Amino acid sequence: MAGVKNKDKGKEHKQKNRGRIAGLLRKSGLKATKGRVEVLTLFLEAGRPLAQMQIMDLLGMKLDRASVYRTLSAFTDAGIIHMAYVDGRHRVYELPDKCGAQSCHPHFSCRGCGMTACLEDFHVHYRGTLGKGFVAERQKVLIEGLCPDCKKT
Amino acid sequence: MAGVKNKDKGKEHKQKNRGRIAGLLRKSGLKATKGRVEVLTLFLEAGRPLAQMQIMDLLGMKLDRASVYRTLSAFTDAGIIHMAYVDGRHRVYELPDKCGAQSCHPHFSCRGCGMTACLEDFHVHYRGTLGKGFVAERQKVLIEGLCPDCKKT
DNA sequence: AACACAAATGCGACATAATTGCAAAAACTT
DNA sequence: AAGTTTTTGCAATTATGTCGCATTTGTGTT
Repeated sequence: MAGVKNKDKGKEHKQKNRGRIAGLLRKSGLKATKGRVEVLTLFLEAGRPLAQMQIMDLLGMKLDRASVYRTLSAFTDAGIIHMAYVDGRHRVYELPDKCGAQSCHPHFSCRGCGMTACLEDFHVHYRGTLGKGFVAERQKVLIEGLCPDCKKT
Repeated sequence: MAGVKNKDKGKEHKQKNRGRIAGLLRKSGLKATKGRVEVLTLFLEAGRPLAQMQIMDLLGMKLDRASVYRTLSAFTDAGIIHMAYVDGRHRVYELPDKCGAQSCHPHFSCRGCGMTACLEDFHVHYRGTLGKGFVAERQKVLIEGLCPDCKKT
């Protein structure tokens, strides 16, 4: 399973990205440590929401549990990521690039395998009153169901 | 062992409800044990979402922690309750009486004090496609904002 | 380029939430 | 009322998340 071979091209590319991402971190007032660069790279490459456990799995013990938590916390404080939703017992984070100030795009969560995805073409409209004195600042929508794979079974 | 005194009127009422609720449980294929009746009664009387901890508090040690968890799980499997949302680290459950098969009513969560509420007059419509092969079974909507109290500050 | 300082990491300890195994108790069946 | 099955209570275990502290790592400075 473990691919030991690295193409030089890929290596170069990684190095370049590394610098770019490190810059991103510094711009947000964070030190560009190895772990942080790895985690941010994950988010940028995954293109989907990630939870702490998934990050650990993808990183393969390269980073301590506590550090991942602290990284997520630091990123959240810095606004680099934000909590997309809570999936069972896991807090799921994502880049805020597709979210407006008031509403985050909806998310999909598969009841079968737990896979999650962003629904960018999915629009939610709501009508009604919150009640006297309430102010709505943000909406979070989660669609639960089955992904194609789990549907087949 | 504790609290031996009961007003007769309240007792009668409680007894009646007890039978009704026990019936409800049996109809769902669950044994009507003391603990389950107590918990379901709580849900019916509270009229608001409840988390395990709140149930424990309200029941006052009458039921073991593990039993509460198992009760909530059994109720959820039976469809008597469902998880409304996750509040911090707590899973909050509620009766599904105000929810349709495919959509639960939205919830409101105050950014200031953390208070949560059900929005029954709030209707959510969504339009768009999930993607090939995906099946939507349920939607959960959370509105975040400020409650009247926190707004004043 | 080397240094020094602040900040982040790893690790272990701790805290809390949730689950499981099993013997004892309670609920349903007849 | 006796027998069967499920549920409960308790203890032990797992999982999730935090915290303190010694050590390492970035970063700006010399």
